[in-house]
This record gives sequence, C-alpha cells and structure tokens, in this order.
Amino acid sequence: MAEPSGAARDSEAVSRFVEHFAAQLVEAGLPRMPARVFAALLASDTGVLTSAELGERLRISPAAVSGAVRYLAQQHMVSREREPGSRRERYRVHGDQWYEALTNREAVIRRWEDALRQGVTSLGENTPAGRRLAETLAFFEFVEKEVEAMMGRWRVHRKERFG
Amino acid sequence: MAEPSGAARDSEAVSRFVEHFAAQLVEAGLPRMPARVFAALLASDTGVLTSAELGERLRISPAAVSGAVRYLAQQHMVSREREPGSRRERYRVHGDQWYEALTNREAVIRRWEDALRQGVTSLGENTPAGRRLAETLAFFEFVEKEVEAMMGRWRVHRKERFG
DNA sequence: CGCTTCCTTCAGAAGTTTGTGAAGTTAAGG
DNA sequence: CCTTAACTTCACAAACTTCTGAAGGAAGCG
Repeated sequence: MAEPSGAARDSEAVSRFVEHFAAQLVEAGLPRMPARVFAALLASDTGVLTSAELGERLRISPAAVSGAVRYLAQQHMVSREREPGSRRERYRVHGDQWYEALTNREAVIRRWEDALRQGVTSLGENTPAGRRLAETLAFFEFVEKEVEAMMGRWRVHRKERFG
Repeated sequence: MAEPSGAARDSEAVSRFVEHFAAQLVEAGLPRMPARVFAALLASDTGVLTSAELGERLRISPAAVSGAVRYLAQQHMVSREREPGSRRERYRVHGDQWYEALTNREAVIRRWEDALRQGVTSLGENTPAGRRLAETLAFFEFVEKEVEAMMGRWRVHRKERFG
C-alpha cells in the first residue's frame, strides 16, 4: 500500500461513522443489521457494495447480510443489481431514491387511514370518539397530500444545489 | 343497564378498533403496550382515562399501564393530569397535540443531522461518500423546515373544518 | 457436464424485550 | 398520625428477535 497508515485511519473513520449513524437509525426504530448495512453503503465511495464486502466491513456472516439486505430492499432503501457475468450481487443506495422511500411511508399511512375509517364507522361518526378519530383521519389525509408536494419542491431544490 | 346488549356490542366494537389500530401502530414501530394504551385513549369518549380504567379495558396489570404511560408521556403523545383531591391520575390524549408530536421527530432528526455532519467532516467533503452524506444532510434540513410550515397550514385547515 | 463460487434458507443458540407479581412510595382522608 | 388508595419500581419468567453455522440451491466457467 502507498499509504498504509492513512488508509487505516480512513477506514477507521468510516467505521466510526457507520456505527454511530447506524446507532441513531436503530434508536429511530430500524433493526440493527439493516441499519448497519445501510450506513455502510451510505459511507462507501461508490454507494455500491457486494455482499462479501459488507460482511467483511461489518464483521457479520453472509446470512446476516442476506437478511439485512432483504429487509432494506423491501423498504426500497437499497436496490440489488446483478453484476453481469459474475455471481456477485451488488447492493446500491440510490443517493436520491432512498429518502423518497423514507417519506413514502404511504403503505403504512394507508393502513392507518383504513383502520381509522373503520373506527369512525363502527363507533359512529357523531360520537365523541368518532369525531376524534375523524379528525385524526383528516390529519393523515392532509399530510399525505402535503408530503407529495414537498417532495416535488425538494427535487427542484436538489437540482439547483447539487445538479 | 337500559340496553345491555347494545352497550356490550359497543364496547366490543371499541375493543376491536383499539386492537386493530394498535396493531398498525406496532407495525410502524411503536411498542405493543404503548400502542394499545394510546389506541384505547383515542377511542374513549372523553379522551381521558384513569390508570385503573386502562388496565381493565386492556386486561393488563397496573405495572404495564404505568410503563406504557411513561413511554407515551416521554413522546408527548399523552399528558398526565392529577385529578384534584384524589389519588387518581388521568391520562389524556390531546386531540390535536398528539400528531404534532408525531411530526416532531425533531430530536431524532437533529441527531441524524449531527451524525451526518460529523460524517461529512471526517470523511472529507470532497470525497464521493462525503458528498453523498452532505446531500442527505441537506435533505433533512429541508424537511425540517418544510414540516414546520406544513403544520402551520394544517392548523389553519383544521380550524376551518373542525372549528 | 461437473466444479466452483456466491448467495440464500433453515434450525437452533444467544440475547433482548416485555409483562407480571410483589414490595415500595406518595399522598388523601379520617 | 395512621390507614388506605393509587401508582411506581424492581426482579424475574416468558416470549420473541436476532445472528450464526451448516446445508442447500443457482449460475458462471472450464
């Protein structure tokens, strides 16, 4: 290596960031391994890592990588690509795609709305509780619309600032 | 009772809603007991229940109520009040206060931002990874501002529609 | 077509979280 | 000031998650 100590220092700095940021994500509700894998991808140069690289950097088994990646893919926080002509799979964090996923808790909100709607119906929309549920429902419907608009503004803002 | 079967049907309907809605909240990351307690409060007539009432409706021990309520109070999703001249504590879901708390993940976002800022610094703002982190950071800063504005619009909207 | 590489799935061990009963604390009421 | 009601805290038991090692596929390469 040309700069062994420099490289070592860097990879240690990366590791510190990875673990620290992952810890924050965990505190916000993300499972531990997905959080670590995600942070590792975020902190990688290209935003792409293979399963083996992830396992090595995080010191976890292939099985753990596999589970974490499946979780993240389901949440649309990473995408999986097959390197053509290789058995290696590559996992990518799409720079701008992942925080869209963050705000696209759409499926979750939909289910909340459904549950609330049923509640309003079954408790009666003129009962005090029914009215409370209806207001909550209205709030989510409002947020759903607003978030969509907000993401539009972000895309503009982003283009201006980052190209 | 004047309408035994009617009352029974109602409380069963309430219970069904409570458990169903709580399940959705759990799926979104809320711990089980806090979710159930919260749903029970939402579905109550006045939005206020005592510890004993919660324990009875949800069939859980006082200890479980205590733990759940502490959690919810920390998240500002309910507030606790002392009934004057009584040993009873009353827990209230504030109609409009709680979803403000939902969007006030402020503390969480702050910590994410801090971690990202450190990451940008320690990885170098001109490295590819540093730039990726910087963009993510910018996104959160953007969202933080936008959400504040959105909540302002909601309050207006809410007043128009619900008084 | 078989070998090799890489990933996934599965069963089980380890570790966490969660909820309870019991003891403890606070404060009203006599 | 003692009693009693209401909630909290603590230690432990039960339940659920999570991670690993081992076995099982798929897919390139010779």
